[in-house]
Amino acid sequence: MPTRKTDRDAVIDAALELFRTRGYHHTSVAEIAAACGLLKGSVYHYFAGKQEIAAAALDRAVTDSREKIFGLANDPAVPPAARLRSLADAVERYFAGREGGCLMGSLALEVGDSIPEFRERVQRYFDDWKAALTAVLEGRYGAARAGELAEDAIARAQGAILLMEVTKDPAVLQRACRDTVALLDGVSKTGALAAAGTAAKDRPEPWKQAS
Amino acid sequence: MPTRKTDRDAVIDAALELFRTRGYHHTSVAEIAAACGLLKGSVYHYFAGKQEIAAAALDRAVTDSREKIFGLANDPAVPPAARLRSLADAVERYFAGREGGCLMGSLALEVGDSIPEFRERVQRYFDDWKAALTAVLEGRYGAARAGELAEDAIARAQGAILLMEVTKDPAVLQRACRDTVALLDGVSKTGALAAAGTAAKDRPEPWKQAS
Amino acid sequence: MPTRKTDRDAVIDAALELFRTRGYHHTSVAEIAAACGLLKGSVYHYFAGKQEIAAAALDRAVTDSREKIFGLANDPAVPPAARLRSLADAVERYFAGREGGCLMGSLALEVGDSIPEFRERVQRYFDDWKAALTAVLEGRYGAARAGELAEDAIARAQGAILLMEVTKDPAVLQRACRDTVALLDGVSKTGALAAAGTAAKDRPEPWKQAS
Amino acid sequence: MPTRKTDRDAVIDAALELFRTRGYHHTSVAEIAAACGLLKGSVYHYFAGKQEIAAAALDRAVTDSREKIFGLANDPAVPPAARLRSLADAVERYFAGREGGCLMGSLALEVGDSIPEFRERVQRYFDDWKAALTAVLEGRYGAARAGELAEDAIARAQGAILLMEVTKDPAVLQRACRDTVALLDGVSKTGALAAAGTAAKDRPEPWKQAS
DNA sequence: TATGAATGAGCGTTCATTCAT
DNA sequence: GATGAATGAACGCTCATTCAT
Repeated sequence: MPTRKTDRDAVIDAALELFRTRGYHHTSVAEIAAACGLLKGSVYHYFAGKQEIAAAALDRAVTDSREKIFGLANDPAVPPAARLRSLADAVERYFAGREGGCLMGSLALEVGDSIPEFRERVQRYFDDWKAALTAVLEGRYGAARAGELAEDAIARAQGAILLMEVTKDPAVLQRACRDTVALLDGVSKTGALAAAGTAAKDRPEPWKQAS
Repeated sequence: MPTRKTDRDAVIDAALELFRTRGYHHTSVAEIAAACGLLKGSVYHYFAGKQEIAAAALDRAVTDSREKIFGLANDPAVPPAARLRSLADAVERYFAGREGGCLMGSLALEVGDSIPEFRERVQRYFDDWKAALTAVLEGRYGAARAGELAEDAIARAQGAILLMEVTKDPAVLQRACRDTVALLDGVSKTGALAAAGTAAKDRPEPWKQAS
Repeated sequence: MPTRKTDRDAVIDAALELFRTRGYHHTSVAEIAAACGLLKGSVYHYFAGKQEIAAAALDRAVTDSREKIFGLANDPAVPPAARLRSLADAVERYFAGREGGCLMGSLALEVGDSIPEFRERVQRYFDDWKAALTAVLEGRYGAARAGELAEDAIARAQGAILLMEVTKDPAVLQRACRDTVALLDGVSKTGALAAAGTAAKDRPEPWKQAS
Repeated sequence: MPTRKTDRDAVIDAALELFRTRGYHHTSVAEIAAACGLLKGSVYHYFAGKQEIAAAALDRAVTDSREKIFGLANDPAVPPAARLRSLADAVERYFAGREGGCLMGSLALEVGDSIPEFRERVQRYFDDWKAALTAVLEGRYGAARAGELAEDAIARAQGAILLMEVTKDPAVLQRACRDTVALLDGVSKTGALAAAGTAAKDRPEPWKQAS
């Protein structure tokens, strides 16, 4: 068993955290290096440049979230509602107290389209998230509507994370997660993100529901 | 009868657009100056520094959105549902096709807490938005629940704008606006952001309300 | 009359001298700046980058040599032999005592083809030189042979300048210039760079020609 | 039966080629190492530093040219004219098609005097060349004049190599070599570099001359 | 012997800012 | 009020060199 965490990983870790909390352009290579006990120049032993560091950080984030969050939605042995719950819990737990928002959201906004290598990875991340949500929702809503609901849930969560930057209040994110879970609640249906866009008649009357 | 746009205003306009699309740290004073036909040095006649430019741009955004968007919610002569609709329409119209996201959202994520002058203004913006939505919703949902619904709607819209950076698909934002409008829909009930996660008892029974 | 020599010119002067004596890659922008009393960053007020400085230096060298050296060959009022003499004298005088060789030769060898902007200018310089020599020689040798003789004379002069770097002995350059002048010598005939390589028969019998 | 090329030799080969084509300051130790399949650090097992690599490369070039080129001039069994021809042929063959010029010429110009270890070796190279040419020429021209003619021929060849960098035309070098050979041509006379301004007939038979 | 990690100085460049004109 | 020159710190990056393994 090799020593866990190579130096390269340490650089990625530090970069991930700094990019997430301070943004890409406002984080210098020297800061990343200092954050893992290296000098500026040494970082270039592992990475060809700042962009490559960020690309590796995004890759790491994609992989991690796939393994630790979105993977939870794929176990066919677990009923969809439970899978959805653990997925939502994971999201809430991951972001609720965290300062600095979401790497993917931040870089999506900050760097936008200007660096294709980034965009591609951010897209993969959101695709993963959508796929996970769709997987648990399509049993009840059908693939198309489930996809929409997934997108809506992701938007709401991302927006909540963004608002937390300003309000420092995790309640918005918590409600977002709760409402998402409610999409597969008991008899339920309806719920938060569910309803709109669904013909009234195929919606169970919501007022009968408990939360 | 406003006096013709001064140079100062031109700087703010240019800065607003550049900060929005390229981020604060990735926009140089020289670029701002060039964008309004000035030289770098001249900008410093109007502003003490880059931060002051950004603060003014944020002020402008707060004022503008207050006048052109959130103000729509305040006319007591118009029924709440109509006011909500025009508010949601304004949001959708403003952001739907636009590249580069939302200044406030971008700066909130990019600069985060590091510059209090920014944070304060971003907060004011979101407070305005929340107040506008709450104003039209509280008739049906009560102040407390209306406030939550307002936050949820804002989160979802902001998240949709963020996702649009990646997906280039305005549908998520459109659904978000539609669902928000649905909060005061006729017989309505439920409604996108409304239902899930709210204890039945502390929610004004929505189905009894008229718009 | 404006103050001779703007700062931009001072940068070019300093760069010309440094590039000539120390080479392009071994000369730093900071050194150029220091040589004219500026800081590194200030140089970028005048030039977009190091390459542009060098391009301007090469332009200057092309212009200067055109005006001060090769121009001497173009006065139709002066007999060719005298024009050739003053041209050769100018070359000898310019390079004889000088340390550091010839900017054009140095950059041609050091940067070679890798920077087209440089190559183009170096080529123009040698073309000018060749044109000047050809102009005075073609009366006696015909255009084609005059062009060859011009190239040969240039090669020999450049090589002599190069050797001077090592030997510190101006004699080789002096002989090169003398032999070039001899190409149009009185009764003259052939000589130095002229003769060899041309079959006697296809050579206009030089001793019969008038200048 | 030389021992198979050692790694040290491989480094020298790679360095020679890189210094010649890209210049000393523009060639990094890492590039040299990569060019012979080593890692940067490993090079320092064979050489104390970059300067030592270059010194070894220059030594190699001196030795090689002595053996393969200038040596041709020393065989007393061969008549001078033939020796001169093979010498000139070797020079032409070696440089005619070659991109990147002559190591010695390049370093002479680029590094100039700043590194005495280099200068010394470059000087040795040119001395060898001069000695070789002088050896074959002194029979006809006498030692002193032969030395001058040798220098002139070297200058012209070096200049031609330099010009080839710009013109890509080997003709100038070819003429230079041809003219050099002509210095010992049959009835001789003329002779490119030989005569300088002196028509065959009005030249005292050179082989009678003293300096 | 060979490696790869690390260093630290320096490079070309950018940029917010100042200031004399 | 507007300019353009100048600054100086910082940035991303390169590189010759060292050294433990």
